[in-house]
Amino acid sequence: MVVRVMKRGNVFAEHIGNTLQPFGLSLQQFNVLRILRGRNGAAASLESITDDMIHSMSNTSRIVDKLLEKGCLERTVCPENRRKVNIFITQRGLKLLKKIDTVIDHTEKTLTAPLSKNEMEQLLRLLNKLTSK
Amino acid sequence: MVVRVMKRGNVFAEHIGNTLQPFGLSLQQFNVLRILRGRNGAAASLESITDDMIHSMSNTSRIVDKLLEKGCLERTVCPENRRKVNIFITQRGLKLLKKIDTVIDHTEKTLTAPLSKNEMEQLLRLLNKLTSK
DNA sequence: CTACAATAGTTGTTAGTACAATGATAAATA
DNA sequence: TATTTATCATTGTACTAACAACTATTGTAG
Repeated sequence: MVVRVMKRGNVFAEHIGNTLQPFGLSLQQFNVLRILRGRNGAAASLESITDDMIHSMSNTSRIVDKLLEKGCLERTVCPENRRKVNIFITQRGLKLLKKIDTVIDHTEKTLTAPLSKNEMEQLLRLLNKLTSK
Repeated sequence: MVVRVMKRGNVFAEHIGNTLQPFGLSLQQFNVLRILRGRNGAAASLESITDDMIHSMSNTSRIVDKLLEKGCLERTVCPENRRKVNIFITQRGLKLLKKIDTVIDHTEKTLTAPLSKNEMEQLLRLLNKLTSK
C-alpha cells in the first residue's frame, strides 16, 4: 500500500509539473508561492514556510532565491529578530498564480475525475488518518 | 486532494529511504531490485524495467549501473536483438533483498498502523481507481 | 540493396535535493 | 558582562533526476 501511495503521488507530481512548465515554475516554487499567498500578506520566515513543505530549510532557501530572481517574492531582514527574514509575495507573484490557478484546477480535476465526490471525501479522510509525519 | 496524495507519498518515501540507508541502497535502486526479483529469473530489458518505474530510461540505466557495481545485477547484450540488454538479479542481490525484507516490512506496518484492515482495502481500492497514468 | 526511419540504450548537461558545515544574531547562564 | 548555547538562515558538496543529444542496431520503403 505504501508503494501505491508513493507511485500515485509521483504520477500526480509529474502531471502538475508538466502543467507548470510553460509558466517557468517548478512544483516546489509553485508550492512556496501558494503558501505565501495563503498568508494573506503576513510576513513569513523561512522556517514557517519550510514547515508547510517537504523540504529541508536549506533547499527552501534556494527555492526562495529563484523566486526572488523572477520578481515573485521580496525578502527583507526582520527588524525584531535579525536572524529571521520576512518573505512576501509580490503583485507579480500573485498575478502569476492567478494565471496558473485555472489550468492547475483543470489538471487536478482531470486527475481526480475517476472518483465520485463521495469517494474523494473517503480518500481524503483515509489519507488524513495516516498523518503521523 | 492531489496535493495530499503527493505529500503523503513523499513522507512515505522519506521513511522508506531512511530504512534503506544502512543497506546502502537508494529507494530507486531498491525498486529495481524488487522488480527484477519479481521476474523470477526471466531476462528483463531496460525498457521493461522502466515501465514499472517512475523514471525515464536514462535514469534507470544509471541506477542499473550502480547496482552492477555492487554486484547485485548482471547485464548482458541480448543476442536476439543486440540493441537490447538482458538484466538479471544475482544471488548477492537476492540475499540483500532478503535481509531488507523484514525491516521494510516493519517500516510499512508502522506507516500504515493508523488504518484498520478494512480501511486499508478501501484506500487501495480508491487509489487503484485513480490509475490512469 | 540503399536510404531513411524507428527502436534500445547510454552519455552530457543542468536543475533539484539531502546532508553537513558555517555565519550571524539572540537567549541563557555563570 | 563575558561565555556558552540555541536559533535562523545560507553556503558547500555530493547525489539524484529531467531532458536532450548521441550511438548502435534493426526495420522498412523505394
